[in-house]
Amino acid sequence: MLDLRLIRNDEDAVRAGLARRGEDPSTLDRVVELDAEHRSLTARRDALRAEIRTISNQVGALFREQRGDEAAALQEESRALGGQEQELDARSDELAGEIRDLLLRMPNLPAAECPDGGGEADNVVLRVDGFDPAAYAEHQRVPHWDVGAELGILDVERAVKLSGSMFVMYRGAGAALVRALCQLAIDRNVDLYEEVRPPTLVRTDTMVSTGHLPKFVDEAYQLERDDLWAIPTAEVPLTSLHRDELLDEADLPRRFVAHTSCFRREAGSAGKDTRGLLRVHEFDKVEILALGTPAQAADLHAEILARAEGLITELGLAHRVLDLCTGDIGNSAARTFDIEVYAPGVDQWLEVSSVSWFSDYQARRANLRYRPTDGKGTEVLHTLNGSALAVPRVWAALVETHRTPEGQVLIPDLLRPYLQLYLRGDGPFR
RNA sequence: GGAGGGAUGGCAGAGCGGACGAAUGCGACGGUCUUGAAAACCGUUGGGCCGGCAACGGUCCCGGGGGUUCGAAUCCCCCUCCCUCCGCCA
Repeated sequence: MLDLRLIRNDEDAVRAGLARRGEDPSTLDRVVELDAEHRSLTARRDALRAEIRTISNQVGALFREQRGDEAAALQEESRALGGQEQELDARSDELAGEIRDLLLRMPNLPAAECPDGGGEADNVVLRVDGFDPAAYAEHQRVPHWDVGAELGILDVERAVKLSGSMFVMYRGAGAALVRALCQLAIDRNVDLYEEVRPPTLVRTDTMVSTGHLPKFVDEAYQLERDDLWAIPTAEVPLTSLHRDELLDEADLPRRFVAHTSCFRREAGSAGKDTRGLLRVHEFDKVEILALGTPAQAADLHAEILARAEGLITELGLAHRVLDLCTGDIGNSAARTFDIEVYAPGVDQWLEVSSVSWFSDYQARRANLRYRPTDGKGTEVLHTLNGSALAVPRVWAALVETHRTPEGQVLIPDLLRPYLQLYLRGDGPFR
């Protein structure tokens, strides 16, 4: 949520930021208009309240002095003011609600460094690592759904029987590989990041805090009966972990790592990338997230990116890092780096992590504040996060990249300790 | 799910129609004392919104929402959450 005071004090900057995203400025116009009306209304209401308070105190004093019979005129006066006050108050509440509804649907402003652009095509490729199209052999050009079926480690057909299309089921060594990837990703981050196992069903407020609601209702699974939502990412519960709290600057930054199931309706993407593991409704992901001061944000952003990218590198996966342009960054983000792995079997770049800096956008929605060590008052935090490892696409790229001429999957060194039970004999893994 | 009891500042805990943003204690911070520390003593110690360069002023906040009243932390209604007992359950 944008800061209403920023809109008031520097409307031009907000307007420019929204324009860089290609946003229709009419919402901003409306907010500015409603805000002016709201403020003049509350000022009048507060003045009335002050009068009522003064009168009531006078009435109280009369009663205390046993002169209650002299209070009738004052009581009548106050009653009349009360009527006006209620009217103004009701209208003021109404306006405040309208303003909030609009603000909740407005996107974050892009960071100054965020490259301009209208869409995916304008994203800037910062670097490509380990990618040489000519270096891939024929045995690596097999899509993971075929590798998976052949080795009995991925059973898409039966998953569809159980849950419908875009659900998958890992079996045997394939299921173990999911578990191994998640544990690896957690183990690699617990040095700095506190391990958390949060709920995956959350209240509406929790979804609103990260920006997943109200704008993206259609993307989320809702349990209407219980008024709960299935989280699309651990970002949702982790961002709200300190919601409505006032932290001490000395305790910042706070860092968390969480492995959860993630649920996505993928409403807008019917028919797109539906094969195999490219796009699924339910998947495992290890997320890392940080809360910090504005001054800490840049370092934290770099740190999260380095950790996510480092893991991909060590898994031996070709990948590239994109600096998303203003036309492609997510609604809540100010700046985002995407990590895409190259999957040779399907010959596609697959997004495996969006490492985002949300400035104070989510923190304002979640009411995440801190008390500066030297300064006075309170400040709004910054939030940042990224996937340390998103299972399905990494699983796919790994199985395709490390497929041997014999059709087995060669497990990279750092995963081997987690897969000891599956590395004996001539099973699917080697 | 049933029956009771609760929700007040960082924490504990009073207040139960008027002078209450709220006693008191603890904690924290600053000071006096001390070579230093502890103890003791003195003082400070919430947040939101609006106006103001600021000092400051106005208003709101005692779980949330509504109501009664000239006036609500205090009375009434609804909701949420927590605790105890019973039932059920992994």
